[in-house]
Amino acid sequence: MITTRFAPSPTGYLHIGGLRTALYSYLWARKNSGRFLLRIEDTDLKRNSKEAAEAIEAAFKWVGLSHDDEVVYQSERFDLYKKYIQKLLDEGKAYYCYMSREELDALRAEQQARKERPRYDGRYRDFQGTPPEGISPVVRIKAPTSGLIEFEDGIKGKMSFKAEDILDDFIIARADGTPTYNFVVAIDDALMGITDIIRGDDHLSNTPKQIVVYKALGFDIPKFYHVPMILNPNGKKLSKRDGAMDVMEYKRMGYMPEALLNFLVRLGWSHGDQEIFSFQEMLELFDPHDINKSASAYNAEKLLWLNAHYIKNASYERLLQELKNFDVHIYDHDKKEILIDALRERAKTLVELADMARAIIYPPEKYDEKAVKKFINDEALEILTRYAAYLKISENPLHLPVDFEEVTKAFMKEHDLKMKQIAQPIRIAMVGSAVSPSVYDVLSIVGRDEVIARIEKLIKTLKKD
RNA sequence: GGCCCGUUCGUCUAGCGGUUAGGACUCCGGCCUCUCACGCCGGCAACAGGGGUUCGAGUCCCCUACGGGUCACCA
Repeated sequence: MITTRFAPSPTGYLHIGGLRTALYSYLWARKNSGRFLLRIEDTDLKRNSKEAAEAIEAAFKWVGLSHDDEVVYQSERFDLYKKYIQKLLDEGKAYYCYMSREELDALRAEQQARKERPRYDGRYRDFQGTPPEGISPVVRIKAPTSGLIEFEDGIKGKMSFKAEDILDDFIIARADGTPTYNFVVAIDDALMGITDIIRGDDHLSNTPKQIVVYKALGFDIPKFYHVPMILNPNGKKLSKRDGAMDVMEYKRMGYMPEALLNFLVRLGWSHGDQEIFSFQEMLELFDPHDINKSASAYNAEKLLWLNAHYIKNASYERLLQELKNFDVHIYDHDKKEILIDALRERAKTLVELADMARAIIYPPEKYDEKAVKKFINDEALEILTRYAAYLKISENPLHLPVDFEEVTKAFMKEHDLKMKQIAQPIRIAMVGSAVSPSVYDVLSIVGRDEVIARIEKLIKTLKKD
């Protein structure tokens, strides 16, 4: 069985880079009927880990991801880690190092002056004497000093590191007894039964260290997949300004979760020429082996395009529901389907959708000056006056767009008018600007009485000045 | 600086020794049209550079350049 995990440190929210690796891990586990676990890496700063986990779960919930089992907090597992530290100590695979921080810093400075790689020199590796007074020791693991550390990365291919180039006897327990990252990650991944580790490639150079831990403890080494980073549009590291903000911010900006997921799954991964992936298709087609080796840049336009696509294809019920989050409540509107169909082709975000809906269901508060200047003159006002009167006495029920089309055409014929002459004035009367969906749709949604009221309001307003 | 990873249109990518190097986003035309969109049709635009290997390289190998990651008692 395949088990994957998402293991963020508690920063307070989930950003899109994290969401992408979480998505990949999730898909790979679920595709294989495996398990997907969540672990909070809070060995150091353990202040907000509960809130952080809740924030992550809230984001997961919004996009539709779910993890198995209880959330694992590393801060609650210190006793467990201590046991393993002791075990290594007992077996002579780890040892106390009494070097002070000052000594270490001095050593590092010297090495750097000589342009060498800063590394621990192993001075306490085989220490037998009496330890110096007044120093609480750290625990270091005995890492191989020669030979190769190799593993097959599911994305990057065969990885090979020379032990002497990258390893030293790194610290597994601090002076205060708390364990360090590379140590606990390996232990937890092993104990939680993680078979496939999918994570950012900034962890690539941690992997040899973790392998040292696996080997020292006799654990099976899992498969690794190091996914390339997401870059900003300039090819630099993604910052908050570029989109590395809280995933929930996308919700506030009017993005559909399926658009965000589709965007992220395609960033660094592809399946032939396919652009649109339903959740089901992702599950069927995703394979981490197909992830690109190179980093990819965040492309806001494509996300927007995808979002527009998903809005266009969403059900009425769904859009009605989403609109509620933006304070547009039209469940009881008798023309809600016409309204939604009129707007869905035009909105790139739910925020836009909501704004456009409001522009139609509420009377205009002001009229766009340019539009008025361009399309409304005395003649247009005269036409509108007659049009309103015509609607008033019409025997047509004036319910659907076609009803309005019929009367309007009859009216145009009677007065020998062209569509262009009447459409823009009507539009301005209805929504206050020269841009809106089809006038017939708008008229139908607004409804006969309100249509007449809005025309009269426009005339009254413009006659004044 | 050491080590590691990477490099196909502006961007996301297809390609897995023989292609007019394909698709998508963006942009630019055109059509549709009551405006704006949507949609449809068309267009611009790429194999980082240099050496090999091969009858033949975007595809395989090497070097260079340029990006990125990482070198903590952070994670």
